[in-house]
Amino acid sequence: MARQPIDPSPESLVDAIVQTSFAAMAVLNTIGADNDLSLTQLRVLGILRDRRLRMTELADYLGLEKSTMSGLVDRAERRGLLARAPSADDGRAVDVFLTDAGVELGERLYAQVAHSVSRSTDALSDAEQATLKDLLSRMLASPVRN
Amino acid sequence: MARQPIDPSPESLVDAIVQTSFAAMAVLNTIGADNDLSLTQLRVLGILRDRRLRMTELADYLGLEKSTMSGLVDRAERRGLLARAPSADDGRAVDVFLTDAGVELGERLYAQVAHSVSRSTDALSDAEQATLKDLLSRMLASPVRN
DNA sequence: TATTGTTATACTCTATAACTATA
DNA sequence: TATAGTTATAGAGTATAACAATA
Repeated sequence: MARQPIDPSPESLVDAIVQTSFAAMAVLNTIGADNDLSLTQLRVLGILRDRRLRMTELADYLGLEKSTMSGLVDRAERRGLLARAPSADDGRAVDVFLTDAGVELGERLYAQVAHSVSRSTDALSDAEQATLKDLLSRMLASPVRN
Repeated sequence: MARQPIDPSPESLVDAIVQTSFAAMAVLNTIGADNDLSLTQLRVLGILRDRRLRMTELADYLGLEKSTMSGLVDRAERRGLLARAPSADDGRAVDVFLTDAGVELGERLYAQVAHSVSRSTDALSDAEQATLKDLLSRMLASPVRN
């Protein structure tokens, strides 16, 4: 596994990416935990931000089993963050979408994440930030596979 | 929460970082799962790669409670990946370190991660990869806080 | 028959609280 | 008293297998 130093000075690009990712996950995790949300629940808010999906589609986004989704959606629904509705075109399918409370919470937490991450990106000039965004975007365009 | 598109074209630098991080976590998760290791267990292999730490220190690295560490170390120890030993200078403390099997597995999985992530970074030229590493390193140097 | 979703079950991960042993 | 670690307990997250309903 990639080096996990206290004083982060990555030895390779791969290490830099992995360390950055763990740092980002730590931020998301903390902000989520402050609101009793797991990383996965937080991500559901991000995914459903501008979409209405079936259970199976949502599971595919997250890379989880459909049975796992049932539990996840149960708990989020119980908290009033999202809702289920029968699909219009398939009697077997169930749509999931955010409630107003879910949208509102997602936006609030996204602002916190942006603020937190900005503290790091502020170490870079505007031009460098633009470069970083471009490089990451191009990486994402050729998806990380296994 | 940050946008979580199927077709990833991040709208902002923050979204690019978050999406990259989820993609990296997906890779780590898959490679871990193929070897019955959680993300956290995988990370332990990375952290102990070149260190011997006390339980509390390891917990601090991971941002977990010490009671959580006991369970994680129990399971990894049972699998022969790491070992415990009483600390030399403090009768209360317990050191944790990788066994040969743990080192070997960590190296093998790291190679897989590097190979997988390379598929994405290969979309960038050598100069761009160097730039990306530099920018991420400088971000990491000013740690992401909450 | 195949697919969508839920339920039952089991295990890991995680935190909180209570405890033991050492400092 | 304070700190290091473990244990007990409870809840969330996850997968596998079996099931009901619909296609």
